[in-house]
Amino acid sequence: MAEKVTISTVARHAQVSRQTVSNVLNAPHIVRDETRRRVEEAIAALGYRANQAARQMRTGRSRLVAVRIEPTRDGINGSVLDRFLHGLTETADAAGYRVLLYTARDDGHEIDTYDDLLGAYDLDGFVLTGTDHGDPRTAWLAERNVPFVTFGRPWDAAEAHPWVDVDGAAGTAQATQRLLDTGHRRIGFIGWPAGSGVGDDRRSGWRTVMAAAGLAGAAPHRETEDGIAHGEREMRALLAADEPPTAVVCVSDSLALGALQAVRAVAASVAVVGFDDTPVAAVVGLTSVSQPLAAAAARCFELLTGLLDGQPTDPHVLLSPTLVLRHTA
Amino acid sequence: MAEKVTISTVARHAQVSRQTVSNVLNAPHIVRDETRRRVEEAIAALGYRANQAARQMRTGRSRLVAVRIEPTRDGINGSVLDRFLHGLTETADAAGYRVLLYTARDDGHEIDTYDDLLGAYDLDGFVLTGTDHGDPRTAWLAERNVPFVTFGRPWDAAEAHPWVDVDGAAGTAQATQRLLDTGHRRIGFIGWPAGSGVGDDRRSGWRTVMAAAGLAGAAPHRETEDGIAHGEREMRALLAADEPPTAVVCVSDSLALGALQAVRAVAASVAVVGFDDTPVAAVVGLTSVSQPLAAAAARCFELLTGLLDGQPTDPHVLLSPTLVLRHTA
DNA sequence: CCAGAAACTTTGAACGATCTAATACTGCCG
DNA sequence: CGGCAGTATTAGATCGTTCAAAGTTTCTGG
Repeated sequence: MAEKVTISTVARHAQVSRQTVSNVLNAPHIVRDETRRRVEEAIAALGYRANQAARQMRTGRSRLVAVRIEPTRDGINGSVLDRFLHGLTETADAAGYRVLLYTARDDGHEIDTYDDLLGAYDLDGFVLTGTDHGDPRTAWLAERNVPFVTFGRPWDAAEAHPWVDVDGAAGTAQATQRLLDTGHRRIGFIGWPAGSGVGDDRRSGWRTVMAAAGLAGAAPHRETEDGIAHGEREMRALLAADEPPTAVVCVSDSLALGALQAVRAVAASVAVVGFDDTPVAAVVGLTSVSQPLAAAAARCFELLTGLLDGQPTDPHVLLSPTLVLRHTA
Repeated sequence: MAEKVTISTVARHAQVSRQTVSNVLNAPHIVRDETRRRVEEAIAALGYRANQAARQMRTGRSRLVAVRIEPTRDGINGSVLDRFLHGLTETADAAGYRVLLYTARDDGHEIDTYDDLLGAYDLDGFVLTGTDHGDPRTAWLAERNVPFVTFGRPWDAAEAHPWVDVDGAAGTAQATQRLLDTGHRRIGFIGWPAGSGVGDDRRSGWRTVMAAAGLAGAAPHRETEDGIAHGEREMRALLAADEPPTAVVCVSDSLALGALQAVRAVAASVAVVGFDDTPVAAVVGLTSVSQPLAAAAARCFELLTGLLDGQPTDPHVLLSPTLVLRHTA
């Protein structure tokens, strides 16, 4: 194996001192042109790479960002976070940062892991996903002045940290409007139990549009846990009503897929719209609201590096989703 | 913010020297019980965490493992790698290692990235996925004595590095046998073009079982690129034959889903089996061969740590997939 | 009670980078 | 031609840990 190339090797090769090489790397403008060129040639010739561990020990910066990876769930919604992760890794790579993964069973365990990661790897920052009311994680991080960005709004007004989110209400509003435009009048909603920030937000978009159209009376809704079976059950309940809806907006693709199964089982003709545009939706032909996940990841990363460099970036970003039309609506 | 806790802080607190604290952490048996207890209490009281950067600089070990994350593809097959990644992260976490992500456009770029990662972060090792014939990456790593494990066999006999793989042939054999057991005789196969290790392996399982049953003459097969549309087209071709198959085994869920669409379009009754047990298969009710991804990830990690510690672990692991029965077969 | 061995603990150097402070080199003006 | 800015470069200390070697205590047996 080749000899290890350190900053001293480069310095000797270019006939300058260590510090000059360091300057070429970190503050090129203070080095004379001719010297800089010579150093750069030596770096290229020797294939030198700055040792991150040594740099980190001195500067306290690791160029490492941590993201939690969730245990595999039903595989439908899991893909949303995975796509976000792909986007984040790509953006970070381009900026010379790396993404470190970690797992956690629950919020408490996650906080322990923060402690571990910060102590051991001197992480530059965290990207959190899936925030909810009274999230203990953001409080812990904020208290310790650890830079972090959340993908998901803080649902309590008190919290004021940088975040990126997708406007769920705008998404369901768009879906509902589309259904109105195509002639539907009785439009239902299958959502999650009240209390989850994301779920309530998405429901509000549908409700607002229906109310604005003067159709608040023709807007039945159901609440249930996520899952295909639950979606099917709630859809059957809606269909059993005196005046069943002719279209239904769902808070997730899982519920929408269940609803679709119920509709097909009774050979009814009801339009269905899902949320998240998961791969399954694409295959089944389910119309769904699509989140710009790659863009969201990129903005998250920008916000985080902004924090690190002390740049005053606009700390709140709300992105608009788009409606992907397929067969079901 | 609290004062930074170093090994010296702990040493002072426990009234011992730095080195003794270090010994408690790295070689507990050489420290007297009473002293060790005192040191451990100090560590707990102060919330000390060994600084990984400093340790790494001295030992050359970073407790970091790198895995490539692919750009999001069709979202169907992508989930396989994602599930593998989840499993790997969990296993690594449990062993005190962390997973670092990176992206790469192609094999050449990936090799550049190795260089970067090794130079900058002193990575302990790599886990590669999706090996193919004449993979340049394994050669590069082997040449430099970088520890690595592949998830996927080396398809060229010459290569001899540790690997973990799932027995694709056994999976398709199992699927084919099941179809034979349920009375099918004409069983087709839709696969990828010959030349890909994984694809050829999966096809061989089907072919072997058909030949053993004396049905080699009743085994039509087609070759095509992956994708739902391709699957549909090839299935239509099979159905158009004089004696169309009554069942078909597919090399992937994408192709199987396409095949399923073709079958339903002409209202035929043909059993379909996919491969990978993706979330879409579960939703659609597609019978599919399921890879034990979490187990595969765990074995990969074990092999890698075995390499790092110089333990002689059996370097080749072939896991058996299982057939998940649903509606389509 | 002491020598000698064994067990345990301490000290100083090193890993590879950056920071601080000191030194060498310019060019310009009186 | 000397001196003074101002810039470019160098030397030495430092981050937190582990390694190597030296030092100290404890134990055992005569």
